[in-house]
Amino acid sequence: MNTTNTSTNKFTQLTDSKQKSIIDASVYEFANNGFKNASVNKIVEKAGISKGSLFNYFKSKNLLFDHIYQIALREVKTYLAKVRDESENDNFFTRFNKIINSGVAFINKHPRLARIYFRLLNSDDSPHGKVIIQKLHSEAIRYLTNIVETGIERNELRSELNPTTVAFLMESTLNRILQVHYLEIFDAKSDLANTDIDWINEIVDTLKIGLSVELPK
Amino acid sequence: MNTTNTSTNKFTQLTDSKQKSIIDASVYEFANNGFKNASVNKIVEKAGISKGSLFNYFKSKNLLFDHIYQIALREVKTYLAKVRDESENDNFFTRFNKIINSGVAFINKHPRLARIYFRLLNSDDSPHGKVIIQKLHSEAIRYLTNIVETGIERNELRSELNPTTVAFLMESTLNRILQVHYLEIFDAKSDLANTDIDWINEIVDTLKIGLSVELPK
DNA sequence: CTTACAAATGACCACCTGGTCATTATTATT
DNA sequence: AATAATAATGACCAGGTGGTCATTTGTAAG
Repeated sequence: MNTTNTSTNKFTQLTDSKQKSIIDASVYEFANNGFKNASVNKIVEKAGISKGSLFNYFKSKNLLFDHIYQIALREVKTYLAKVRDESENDNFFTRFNKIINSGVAFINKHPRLARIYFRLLNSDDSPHGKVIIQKLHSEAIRYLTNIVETGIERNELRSELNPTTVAFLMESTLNRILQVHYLEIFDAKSDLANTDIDWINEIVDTLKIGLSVELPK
Repeated sequence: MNTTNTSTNKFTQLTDSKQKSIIDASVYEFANNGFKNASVNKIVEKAGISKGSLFNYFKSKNLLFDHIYQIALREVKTYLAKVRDESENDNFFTRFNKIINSGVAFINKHPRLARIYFRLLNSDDSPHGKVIIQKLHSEAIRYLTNIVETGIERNELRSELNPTTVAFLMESTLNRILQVHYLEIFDAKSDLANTDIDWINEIVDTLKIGLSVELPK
């Protein structure tokens, strides 16, 4: 049985506490340094194991990183699915609001995973970085498009809107808000925007009513 | 005289062609690898000079990088100022459209500088990366806020809008469109959005009219 | 207590890094 | 042509990298 050995099966047979210490050390190092600049030596030191052991559990630094971001992905998806389901009966704009705030909450709870994600976004120094990001982007658009379509069906959004375009706008905004929040956490706070609830409300409201003046008849 | 020697004054006294070969090699290496993973050895090899010379022109890798991104910043600002001034008599939405297309054109003309910028955005492996990005962000918001205020004065935008909020929305959207375009150039094309003119028009239009249905009286 | 097996170890490897500086080559001045 | 001043060079350095593997340690069975 179990002939389809993953490259990490030796790792998964370790005690939970040992797994946790390795994962924690890896997340810490990858978050602070990105993929290439992360040091395997420092990871094993922090995790309290020998280098030989780590390379016994994961054949390479690449595969270790794969394991880490798979964990991060699973966590993100859980969050998104939860807010989608819990807000199913809210109207479109409330839903969007909750999604944004859920993202903010995720960053608060898992700042290091967020850091790995934001590094992944543009640094391009990780093994499958581009592929991961593209998949994430597609999924986000699909997720939001679905919510837009529901909004149109419920007559909360203009029926002539292109759901994909709206999803793109939502994703752009969401991304930027989360990025600002991420920077607020990891640096001295940004000089401009803060991610309090009023600010988020205002952004969503502006998207809702649009920019143009009402054309006089 | 000239007691305020910058750290690069030795460099600026070189012949133009030598400066160019060094800059080209540096831009190439930094664009492909980010700051930390860029190799000084490869830069001098590509530029056709010795390592000792490079460290004679720039005291450190840090200062070399500073010089490179200063060039990039200057280039970007020129582009932005140009489109602002040339579109001064257009209405707000045409202007925004032109700004986006100008950004797309910039990436087409200077793909490697764009690459350095996008790496800077999240990778955090460069000497003053965070500071640079914050300054860029503030300038962008100021630039766009100014355009929004003009739009309100000309009665093209709702007067009750918060210019900063609108600028934030614009910047989010602009950033994402440019990022998608950047990915299209450097990878196989993205599976979703393309940055053709119709697509950009649609996004701006959606921002213009807003998402909400007209409320029945 | 002994044997057999598996798990953990860390010294070691080849390679690369940013940076230095004594030496050499080039140019300018007399 | 001789000298002085400046510019260019690349061997060299200490330190770090991901990855390996002979050896030691721990565990369980006979």
